[in-house]
Amino acid sequence: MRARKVTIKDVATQAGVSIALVSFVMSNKAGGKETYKVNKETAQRILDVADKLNYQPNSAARTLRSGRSRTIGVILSDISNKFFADIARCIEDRAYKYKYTVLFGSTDENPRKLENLIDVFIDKGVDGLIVVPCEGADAVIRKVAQQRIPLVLLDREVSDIETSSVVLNNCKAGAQITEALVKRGFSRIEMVSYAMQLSNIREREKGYRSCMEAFGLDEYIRTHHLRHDKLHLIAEVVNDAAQRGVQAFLFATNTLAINGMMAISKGGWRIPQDFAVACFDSNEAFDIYDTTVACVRQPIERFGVEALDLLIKHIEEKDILPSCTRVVLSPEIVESESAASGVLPPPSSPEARTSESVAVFD
Amino acid sequence: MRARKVTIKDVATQAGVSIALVSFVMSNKAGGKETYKVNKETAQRILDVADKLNYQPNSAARTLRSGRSRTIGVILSDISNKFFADIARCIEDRAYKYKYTVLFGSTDENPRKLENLIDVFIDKGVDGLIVVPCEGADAVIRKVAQQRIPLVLLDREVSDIETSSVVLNNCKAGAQITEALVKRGFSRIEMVSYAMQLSNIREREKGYRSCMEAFGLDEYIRTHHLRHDKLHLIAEVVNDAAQRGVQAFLFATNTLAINGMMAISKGGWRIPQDFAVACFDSNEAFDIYDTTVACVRQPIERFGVEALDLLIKHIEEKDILPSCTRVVLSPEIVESESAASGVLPPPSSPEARTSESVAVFD
DNA sequence: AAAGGTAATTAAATCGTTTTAAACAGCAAA
DNA sequence: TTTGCTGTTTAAAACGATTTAATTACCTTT
Repeated sequence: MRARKVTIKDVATQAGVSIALVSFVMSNKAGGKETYKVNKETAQRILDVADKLNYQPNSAARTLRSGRSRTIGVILSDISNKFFADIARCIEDRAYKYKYTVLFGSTDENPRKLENLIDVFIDKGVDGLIVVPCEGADAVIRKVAQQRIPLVLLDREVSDIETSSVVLNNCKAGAQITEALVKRGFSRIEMVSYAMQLSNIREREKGYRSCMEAFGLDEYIRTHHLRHDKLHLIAEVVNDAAQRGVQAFLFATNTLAINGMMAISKGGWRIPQDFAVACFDSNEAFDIYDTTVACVRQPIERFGVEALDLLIKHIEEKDILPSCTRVVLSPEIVESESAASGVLPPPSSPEARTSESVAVFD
Repeated sequence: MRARKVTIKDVATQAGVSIALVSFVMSNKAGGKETYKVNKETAQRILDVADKLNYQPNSAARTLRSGRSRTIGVILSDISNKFFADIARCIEDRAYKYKYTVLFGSTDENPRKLENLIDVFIDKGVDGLIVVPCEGADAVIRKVAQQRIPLVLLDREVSDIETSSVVLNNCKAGAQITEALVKRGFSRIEMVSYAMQLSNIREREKGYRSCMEAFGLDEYIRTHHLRHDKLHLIAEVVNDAAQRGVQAFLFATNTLAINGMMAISKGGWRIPQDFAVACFDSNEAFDIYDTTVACVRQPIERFGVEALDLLIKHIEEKDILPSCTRVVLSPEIVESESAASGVLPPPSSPEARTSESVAVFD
């Protein structure tokens, strides 16, 4: 027998005041600032009663009247991809601190799915959106921006649109990771990337190229462009490169790296003996064996934190200025070489969370 | 300049009917069944107008009045863990088909966080919950069950509570994976597990033990219990076992396996030359090298599908029977041995999604 | 005593739906 | 002509909060 939900009216009656007063007190409690003037004692009495009855304001009613839902939508490529899942987790945690709830959606890099998700989320009344735009999503993003719905782009940017965004300095990252390979003595370095018009990918390639040029290695510059739905063709790329005497591979994404390394392994070559490998983001896999892989470490936590903070700012300042902020995060170059030390690193991913990182029982 | 949202009233006026009629038509369209009798022509006219004005019912209002939000809450250990992320993704996709939206939350195996999330979600008005219960969550789960809130437990069960649940046949899985090792000729097989009262873990151990007994290997039965916040101690377990001449390790979870394999690697041993390894769920890492690892493959997609379908059923039948269903999924034993074939497997995880699996650009 | 001011409180409108009960029109049966 | 029925349609009451404008009570000041 389910107990009827206690409403603001119950609290008002119990405390012997009007519902308006209860509303004032409750929202003041949340906001913190004393906007309404309520007698200290009365306020306390109301709080006590609310507490005793375990009163929880009905959020549908609150949303309906106030037009705010304290819910945001986060749309990314695929929540089951480690990189995005980690970001999602950071956003979730941080949103919770601000008492916001998060809706997640995955686009699979499909602009139609993206549009659909945006519609559904706006429909659900989200106060704002954090979006990882995919190729071909420019028009959709533009539409959202025009509707003045608070929006923050993540990981990638869309040209000619005034929006806030949080991205890595991908060009710098590309240059630095290439430099790391050069400094290790390699010159025949080739990049494996996607044939896609995504800002982050394009920038990474640009960085690679500029670094190679800076070291006078122009003749070795070569970028392989795979179609993302033809990922298995990576084996050909690897074999071909091997025949040309390539020394090192720079993979544009972690997924490419994993698949590339599988191809290398299947071809009978070894890392790092036969090829050096560099890529973006680390991976558990690199730590299992004595695999020296140079990685660009993206500050995952800051991605989440900055994006969320920016979005909240936009939501709260909605009526006033439509100013846009662009946050560019700095990459860090790391070499994963597990067997080097006798001590195990902390259990979880290197992008450790705010608190202690603890294993979950999968 | 944001266009004012079009309401049911606008549609009614435009179509020259009452708002009630519009409401009838709109909800009929969704439900499919003709519950209300509305003149065919009138209905069509209303639909046309609604379409022309691009009318979207306000979900807060709808929720407030009807008490249903078409939103469900999914609470798992950690959305950034591959296993749970994959399940989350399946649930998301399937929920979308039923026009439900999903709220996700992570407990980090902390019962207090779990309770908190449940409160927040119920507060947000979810129609039901899918929960991966953690240790010490029995009381909280019981509370939810008593409140008659539609609930489905996932991956693990809680004793003495009448709830629907979807779990793997962990005992059978434990036995079969052990058998796979035995059949490969190993007898000195030890299990590495957690010191936790979680049904899935306990069952896996039970399976291991029963299989060892069945093959008359009682004398070698040994299960190591790690505290989950002391995961680094796994190195000692491995070293100790090595000295005793252990031939194979059975890790109770994927995370344990990854950490265990790192420890093995750091100790200077090789897999499978020095130790055979078996565990639950595959991992990209296993495919990069010629690492023969026996895995229990959990039918991730079915976890998601079954749980969601069950929950929806409960939500829709809420008023009637409080019947509970227990879905027990069968495990499958697979050996990942990448170098065996010259062809690359599909890019994504082996638990391929419904549609084609496509890479995302991380 | 009247006027003005401030602090505290409240009545009532509103948000956009769903849902109940009533009303209406048209027609067949009595 | 009245009654009853069927098929359509509608008025109006929720749902549970927020928010505006008004009211009350109690001091000060003139």
